[in-house]
Amino acid sequence: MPKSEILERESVEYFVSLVQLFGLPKSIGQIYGLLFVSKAPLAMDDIMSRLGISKGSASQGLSLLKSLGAVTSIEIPGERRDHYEADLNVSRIVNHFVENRLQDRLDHAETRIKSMVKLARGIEKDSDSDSETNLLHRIQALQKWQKRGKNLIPLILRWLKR
Amino acid sequence: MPKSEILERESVEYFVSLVQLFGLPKSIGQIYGLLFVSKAPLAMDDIMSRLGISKGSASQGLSLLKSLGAVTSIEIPGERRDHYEADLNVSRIVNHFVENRLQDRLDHAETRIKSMVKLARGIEKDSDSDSETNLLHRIQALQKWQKRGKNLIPLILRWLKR
DNA sequence: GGTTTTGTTCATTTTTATTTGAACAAAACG
DNA sequence: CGTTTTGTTCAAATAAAAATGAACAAAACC
Repeated sequence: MPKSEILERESVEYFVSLVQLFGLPKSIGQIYGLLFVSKAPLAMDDIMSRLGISKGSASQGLSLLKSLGAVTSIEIPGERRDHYEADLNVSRIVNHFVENRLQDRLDHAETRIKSMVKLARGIEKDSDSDSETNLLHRIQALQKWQKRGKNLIPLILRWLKR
Repeated sequence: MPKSEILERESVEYFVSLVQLFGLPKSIGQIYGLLFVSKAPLAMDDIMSRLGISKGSASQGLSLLKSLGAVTSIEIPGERRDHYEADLNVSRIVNHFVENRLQDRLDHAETRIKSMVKLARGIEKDSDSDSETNLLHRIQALQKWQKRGKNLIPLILRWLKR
């Protein structure tokens, strides 16, 4: 087996396990891994046949990767089909990922905690036992962690940029 | 519906979506969310009936949560059954999580990249075109990012501790 | 304008992950 | 001891996620 094929396989495996860590489908990692070691931009057909995946997977995978800024469409003169190229701007990819997949969840979580604090306050008023006060304290501690986590994200993003 | 029940439901939902973000099963979030707002430690029976989950889920979920340091077994005098309490030591939980779920993957990825660099060097020797050199550069850039990512983790862990 | 190529969408199928519950083991009780 | 309670394990069932491929749309070509 030629070295370039072995490298291709390793790259695919590498990115498959990377994307699985972030909860993305396997096909995303396969496509990116293939493009990452390809010396020229590839058409969808090439991707399908090289990886043995369906048209649907290839199309959806590419569109997600484009939306993350991880893959770019390249116009090739005299070629009809779109060609795709891997983009190695890691901080941009991570940025996109955070904005698309994380931000909403975090905002939602923040709202939810606020409502929990309110509820705990209400419970405290009704029954003024110690344990209920503890409950409020716990939820407020959680709220603090939530804020810390939220602050951590821009910190990481800035760090990735240098 | 009593306020404490609403709070319980919100807490469960909150932690379910949090654990799903980290790729852990829903039941883990349910159990932790329930214990988090419980004023007293709960027995497995209580957890099962409160959440409507099976014995198996409860047992497996609790054992994972204990392994993450997120839940502690409490001995209650005169009580036969084990009782469980949520632990809010976030940095410890994250630590456990990183050590158990991340470290191995990262080490594995590191080895894989090294082998990719070697392969790319081999390819470069055989065919000394520009594109192959680019390939090596790309993989080395990836290696740099991998190292950065690896360095980021202890940084985050330290930041969480204060 | 009609035909062919290319790419997208989405209902169905397949695969993977999680939950269930019954069988089992271990400890507590009398 | 034998019985009952409590907790674990794991094969099977169920639920959730991803991949497939056929039908469709959109653009390129002649």
